[in-house]
Amino acid sequence: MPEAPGVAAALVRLSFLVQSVYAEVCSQHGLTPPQAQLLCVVSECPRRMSELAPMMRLEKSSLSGLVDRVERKGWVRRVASPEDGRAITVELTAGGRRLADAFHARTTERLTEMVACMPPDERRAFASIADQIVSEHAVPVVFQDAP
Amino acid sequence: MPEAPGVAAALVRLSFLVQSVYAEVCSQHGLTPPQAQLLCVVSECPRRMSELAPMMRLEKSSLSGLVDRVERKGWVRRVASPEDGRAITVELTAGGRRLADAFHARTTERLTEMVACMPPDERRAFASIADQIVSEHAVPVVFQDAP
DNA sequence: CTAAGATAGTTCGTAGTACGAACTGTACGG
DNA sequence: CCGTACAGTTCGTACTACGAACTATCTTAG
Repeated sequence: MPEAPGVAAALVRLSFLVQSVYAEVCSQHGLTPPQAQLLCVVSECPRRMSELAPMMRLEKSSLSGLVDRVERKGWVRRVASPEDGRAITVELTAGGRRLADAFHARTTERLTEMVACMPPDERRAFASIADQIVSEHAVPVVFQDAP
Repeated sequence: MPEAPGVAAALVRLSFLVQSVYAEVCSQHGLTPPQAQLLCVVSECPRRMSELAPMMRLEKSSLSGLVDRVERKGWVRRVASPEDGRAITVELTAGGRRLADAFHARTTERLTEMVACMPPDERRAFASIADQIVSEHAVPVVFQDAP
């Protein structure tokens, strides 16, 4: 029996805290969390529906609707793939780019503030452990580091 | 400028990872995440609607519907408050208790596995920092430590 | 070259989530 | 005892998510 009581609860509570900050920044930008996630993913580079679905852990039918709504708001565009007549790539519009950047910056700012009370070395240690956990579990890159 | 690039992204990605495990355990128990959260909260003790709403960061109308659906499945019960004729407390049924315990145990197990690769002292350090962040930000207790 | 099967996306029906506004009923203070 | 504050519910709307059924394109075997 590994005596790690509390690790699980700490992870759950921390993740609820982070999600609540994320959701708050979303709503301040007129986004819902799945919409923001989509913008962040295609912000890195345009993607096909068939790539996006597993990255966002959605079925293709769910993704279709999400892209519909985000496209209707004018933040992304569906572009036919030249290589494959069946495929479509989703890319940011200029407005989508601005919104994605603003959202990303503000979220980063809010979360950085949140851990500002920690001593810098502890903060770095914490970030590196978190990164390690994440990278050992094949999490799709859903929120990039600032370049 | 505090040079903590990466902390924010690490937090976001970690929280998406934890949420995906949480959601997976939910669906294995026939629950949705908000339903599981409700069970975990009232698992500690029965609560009024007016207490639950802020704990779960929901408007009262949203909570009403959530409790409806969970009650329809037979996992919680609405009980009139003897002290206040307007108020209602939400409590687990026997089946709800079993489900909440099973869900909690399995989630704890899955998340503990997830960090099992870390050396024990690092794991403890990580948990204590996470706890510290959480407790500095007034997060409602949405997932208890094992008793 | 073409028929069969695989792949990419969409549409549709259903259920759950979340909100605000409007509503009912109880409690309480003046 | 009346007015107001409070506790919950209901209703209409929008978003999220799924699976099944569908269209259209690509690929491959014969």
